Amino acid sequence: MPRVVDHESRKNDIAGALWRLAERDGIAAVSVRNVAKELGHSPSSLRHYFSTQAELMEFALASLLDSARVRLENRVASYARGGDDVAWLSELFKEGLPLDGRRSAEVEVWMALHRHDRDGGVLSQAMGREWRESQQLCRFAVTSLADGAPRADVRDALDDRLELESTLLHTFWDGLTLDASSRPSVFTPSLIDELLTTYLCQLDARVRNRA
Amino acid sequence: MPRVVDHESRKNDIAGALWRLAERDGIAAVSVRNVAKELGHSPSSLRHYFSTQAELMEFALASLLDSARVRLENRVASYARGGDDVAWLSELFKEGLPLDGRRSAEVEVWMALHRHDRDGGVLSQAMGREWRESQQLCRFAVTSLADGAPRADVRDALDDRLELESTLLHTFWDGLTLDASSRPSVFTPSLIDELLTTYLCQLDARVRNRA
DNA sequence: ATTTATTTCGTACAACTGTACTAAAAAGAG
DNA sequence: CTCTTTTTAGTACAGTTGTACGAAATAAAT
Repeated sequence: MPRVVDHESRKNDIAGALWRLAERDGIAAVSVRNVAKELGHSPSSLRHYFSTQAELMEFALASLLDSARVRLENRVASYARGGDDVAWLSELFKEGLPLDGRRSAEVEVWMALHRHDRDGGVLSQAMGREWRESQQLCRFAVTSLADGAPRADVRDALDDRLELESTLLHTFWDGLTLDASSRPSVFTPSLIDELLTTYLCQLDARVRNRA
Repeated sequence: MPRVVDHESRKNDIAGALWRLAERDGIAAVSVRNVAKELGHSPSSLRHYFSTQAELMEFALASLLDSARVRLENRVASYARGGDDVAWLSELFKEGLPLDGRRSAEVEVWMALHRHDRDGGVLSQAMGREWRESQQLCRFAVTSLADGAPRADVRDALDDRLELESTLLHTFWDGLTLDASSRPSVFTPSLIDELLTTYLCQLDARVRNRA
């Protein structure tokens, strides 16, 4: 038998090199050749694990969205009833905002992907799933404020009033992500915190104790 | 003297061909050669009016932002005191949303430009100006609801409370633009109208008669 | 009609891109 | 050590891109 390498971990190495490159030189610099150079290998060796560039991008995108989802889910799992919900939710939503180099790169990719969202391909499906999961997170937040604890059925749409509030929050969150990414000089961490906290307080005032 | 052509109108023709191409084939298809083909001329003739691709893009972007600004300003100029402010403002903000082919192309470009926002170049400055003008529009809306008529000094920041409300509205508007552009199947015109109207009503309830 | 400056075009070059094909290197099994 | 299969590397091709250069076409002025 010949030399055998762990395909899965090798693919992860390649995806890691891709995102390192994207973070340093911008997404426009992501080409098969540049990723190979970043990894220190020849372009042909990449082709042994990803036969086409689209396959590479799909895998790398999936791993990016996965890591972001895991971060968010871990935070959600640590929810404790009875605390300051507005402050806690503020930290939760900040987890998805571009507040350091790594998350800035994530958001840059997220924004770039939005443009390809209409082609119906694998990338489009992944973005659709991302949107639905974010919507569930917003339902989690809205029901937490409304009931004092999150509901378990956030996978399905809520009643009209709370579902609308969830979509409003989601839209606001997307806008905050966009502005924080593209205008960091205006949207400082303290302004981001102020905006997020204010919105959640106003939302809390609208929905609390009316379930 | 040789044949003379109006340079300014020729440049506008070229910019028009560029946006026609971007709307039909996507921004990625915008290259010097493709714009020339769209116009029916040779690539070299473009170079006679724009010596570099960056010059072409800067001019085309400026003309795009100008036309959008004119549309918005015309609407603002037609404001009449005493009507249904929420409904009127809703139509105003919808003017900037991707509700037809042309505005969808505009928003697609607007989103693409956000990624280059950190390079400090001419494009970055144009986007900075765009953000400031949008912020003024949000101050216009907030003061209209608060006072029953827009204030004249929207060029400067308002007091803390209303400035924060303006930035919140701006952020929400940006998010709505993003989502409407990238998820048209979810963000139908009727949902967009519902979200916008709801947000403006909530804003109205917060700021009205408290100036 | 000739001159002349402006506007267009054709060609060409160097740098990229994704991908295909073939040869070399590497390492476990016999 | 030898074989064999996986993994890497090298080379090459066709396509794209921005840009440069020089020659043709054009139309107004004389």
